[in-house]
Amino acid sequence: MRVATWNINGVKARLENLLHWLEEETAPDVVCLQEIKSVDEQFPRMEIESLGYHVETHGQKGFNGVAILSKLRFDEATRGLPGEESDAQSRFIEGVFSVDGGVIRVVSAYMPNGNPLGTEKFTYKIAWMERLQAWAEARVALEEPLVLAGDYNIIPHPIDARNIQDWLGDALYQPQSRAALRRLEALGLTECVRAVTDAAETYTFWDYQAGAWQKNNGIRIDHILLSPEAADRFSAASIDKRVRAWEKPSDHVPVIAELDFHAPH
DNA sequence: ATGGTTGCTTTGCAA
Repeated sequence: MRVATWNINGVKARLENLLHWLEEETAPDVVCLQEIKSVDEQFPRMEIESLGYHVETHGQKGFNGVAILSKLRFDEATRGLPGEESDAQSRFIEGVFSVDGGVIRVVSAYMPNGNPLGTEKFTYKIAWMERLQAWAEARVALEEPLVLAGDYNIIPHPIDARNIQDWLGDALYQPQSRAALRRLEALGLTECVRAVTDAAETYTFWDYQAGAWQKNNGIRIDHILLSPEAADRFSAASIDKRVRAWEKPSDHVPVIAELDFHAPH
């Protein structure tokens, strides 16, 4: 099973791009999308279903919004991160799929950006990550395969930015933000890309502004974390930076993990 | 060099 996460930055603006990517021979079995910027009713469901994907969305008007596309049929789909009933932002959807030997859970999450510092946006970012931690603790306790994929809006280490000095005052690189990711990993979750390489310049985001792509001024903020039961079946990870050079690209590119799970017979 | 670009809710906001 190939699982990908991709912040699409507007699914309606990016539909041609997305369909072309899904039509490739290497297209993933499960695709976690973030920033669909669409209500569920306007999500281009039929175009994607016609390529053999099942579709579950958790959108909202104008911004945020997440979705999971899957060649496997959903056993369940759950919307929203528990722990704060008043939170109206659509940032979390969990799908459950039957595979050989049991089930696998896959989450598409769009973690808050948190900028600028010193505002309620940063407070919300940290509080959201604390809610995610509580959720993840309960899920890890199930001892099931779990894929926690998304735009974390966190730069883990200095090597994950071309110019880390540029990010010292940014919410994506604050000690509290980095600690939130470290605490998830401390539960026993494996971060796929760093599990297979310590190479630099493994970026997943290049700003539209100031020629960031042309200068390779990128950062690595999109991640796939695996529970131990999923990590046992993990064989490879990659970043598909080709799509950043396509016409009308998202500012993010897909991260992909290979897992040795198969549809039940 | 406090700029630059993109998508949506548009003449502002979020990223």
